[in-house]
Amino acid sequence: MAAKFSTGLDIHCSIPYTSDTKLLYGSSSSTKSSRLSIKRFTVLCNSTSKSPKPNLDLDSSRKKPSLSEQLKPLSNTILDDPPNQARILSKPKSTWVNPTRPKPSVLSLQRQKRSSYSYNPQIRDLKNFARRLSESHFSDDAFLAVLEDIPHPPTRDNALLVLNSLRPWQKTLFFFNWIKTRNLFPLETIFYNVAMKSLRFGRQFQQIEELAFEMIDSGVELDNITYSTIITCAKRCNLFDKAVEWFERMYKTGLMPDEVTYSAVLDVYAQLGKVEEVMSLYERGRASGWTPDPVAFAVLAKVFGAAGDYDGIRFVLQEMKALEVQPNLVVYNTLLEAMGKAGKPGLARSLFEEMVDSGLTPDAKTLTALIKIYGKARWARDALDLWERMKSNGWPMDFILYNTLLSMCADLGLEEEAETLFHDMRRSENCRLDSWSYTAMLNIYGSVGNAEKAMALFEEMSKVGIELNVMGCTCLVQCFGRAQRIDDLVKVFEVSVQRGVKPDDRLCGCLLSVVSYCKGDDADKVLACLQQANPRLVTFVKMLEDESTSYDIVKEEFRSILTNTSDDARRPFCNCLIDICRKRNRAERAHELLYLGTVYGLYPGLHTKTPEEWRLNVRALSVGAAQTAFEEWMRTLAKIVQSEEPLPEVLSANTGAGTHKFSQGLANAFASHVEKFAAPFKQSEEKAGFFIATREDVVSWVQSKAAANA
DNA sequence: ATAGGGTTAG
Repeated sequence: MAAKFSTGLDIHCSIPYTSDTKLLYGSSSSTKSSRLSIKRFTVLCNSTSKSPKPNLDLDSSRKKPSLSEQLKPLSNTILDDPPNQARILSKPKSTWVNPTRPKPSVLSLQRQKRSSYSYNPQIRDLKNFARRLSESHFSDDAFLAVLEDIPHPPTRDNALLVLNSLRPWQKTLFFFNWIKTRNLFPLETIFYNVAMKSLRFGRQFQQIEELAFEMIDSGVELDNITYSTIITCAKRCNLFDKAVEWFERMYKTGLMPDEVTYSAVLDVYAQLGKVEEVMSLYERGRASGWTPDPVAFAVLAKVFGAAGDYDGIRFVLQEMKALEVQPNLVVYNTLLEAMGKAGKPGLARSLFEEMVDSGLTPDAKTLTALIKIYGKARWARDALDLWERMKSNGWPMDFILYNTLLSMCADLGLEEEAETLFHDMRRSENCRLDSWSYTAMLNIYGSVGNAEKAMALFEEMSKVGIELNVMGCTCLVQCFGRAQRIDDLVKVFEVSVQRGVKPDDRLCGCLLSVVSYCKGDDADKVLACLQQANPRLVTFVKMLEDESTSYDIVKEEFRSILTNTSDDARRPFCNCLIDICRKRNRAERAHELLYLGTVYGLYPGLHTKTPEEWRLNVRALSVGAAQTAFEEWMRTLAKIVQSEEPLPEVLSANTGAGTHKFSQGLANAFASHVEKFAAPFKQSEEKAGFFIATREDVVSWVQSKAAANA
């Protein structure tokens, strides 16, 4: 459990859930009628074979293009089969006409050779000269005058050396044009490449492209280094179309990419999240006889990590093993990150051990990835063990790792450890407390409910001039809400908004959760905050309270609100709204909302069935939502008993054991709710967080209740 | 940055 948002919202809001659009499907037929009936709201015992059809499309804009759409630009050009080799290669080679050759080549197996530098005895003078120029602030004229004082004649080699050492890009370009004007020697490819490198550093894609066209116009050859520089510059400027365009241009002029250019392009598609295209290029490369190097595998790992695709990650590992490519540190780091995104902490741990066993020393990025994974997984022992190992082995740390350790402490509720670390960081000379550090501490005080310390930290932040961000604000709202310090809550909210914090859906969810357990004036004060952040939500709360609001209106307005809410705040919203309904004596409305939430896919797997056991999974629900779901389930089970339909041997409810300090409330609240109904569910002794009843117990309970009502 | 590709934080 945990963590996408262990920060602000109540614990019932802090359980991560899939943001997949396919979860937002519901049964279209069941929502058409406006007539209310229990049966219509019951989605708990539906046959699993009837897969619901989508009737909501909250996220149509996020749909990915189809595979064929994605592959179109490539299939039109580089990914063609042999016939097009004729067009691609300017000088046809015998190999491509040879019908026995099975596959076209998409890349050159030979890397472009680099010309070797000859030692330049004037290197020191020229470098000093370049440094002086780089650090100066001359006008163009003054710059020109200084150039005339170059300590050694601007021969080819001397000019190249200076060009290579100049920055920023404006000066590089100025010097480049100066050599060009003097016309002392022909400007070879390497001069353009060096100039482009500087331009890329300044993210000047336009300028780079102009240089490239100049090369074409003046007949200077563009080589693999030129193309890879252009492509990576386009990538850094987020001009992905341009990156692909230049890659295709390269083939059209008859130049084969080598593996450096090729993996640069792989990364272009990786950054676009186009897994199929990356794989297509990869397969084509393999078919051409390419043995990808660790850089290519890092790109592959990244793309699968971004997609959270565990099968893809396994594929990368298998390929490297089969091709006997030893992963390097970057590949391991990328794979570890990917394992985290795919939700595989155990595999990340064993991969890390494998990495250490292979003799590699983890760096700060490795450790950051792993600490983050353990924190999100609530693996306290592994996190603390790793922390110890870091210290005893003297493994490298940096400020991101320090802050990640703080966040991990927040995820695990390790207040003391965090305070010690925070204190160490405060005194340390090679790391400074920044807004991440403060926010992590606010997160901890928010989740353990330490309002005094949270307030002190908030005041310290104002004093040392560290701005409170939206997450810090959310943590404080949560903290002061729980402590019933509503005036402090309002103050923090107002100050934050004044200082430019833009409330997001999580902050709104947090305010909404405070509303759910506040009364009278306090609730109104919090609603007034929410009014500034999300007025529609406030209107909706008022609608829910108003008995005369029809179901159809609730349904439409709720759908519309959810559509405009970010994925990870939708369920928290629904949970809080259900709680509000229950608190305000609108129990049937709570059932309606739970039903709608289920239909809209906010509670996947709420009810699961095997032949032996039916289970109600309420771990992702707030107390009120869990109570509502339980009541709904009991109604359904009663109907099943009365109509003498079959039931499984075991019926169970899972509230979760509560590994986090604040998550124990659900099991307790559920237990007392079960008691209130005198329902035959017993808290399991061997399985923490489970409530279990046998079929016989349930049947006789339903029958005795029916008899009592008769 | 010494002519080109890949990895860290709510």
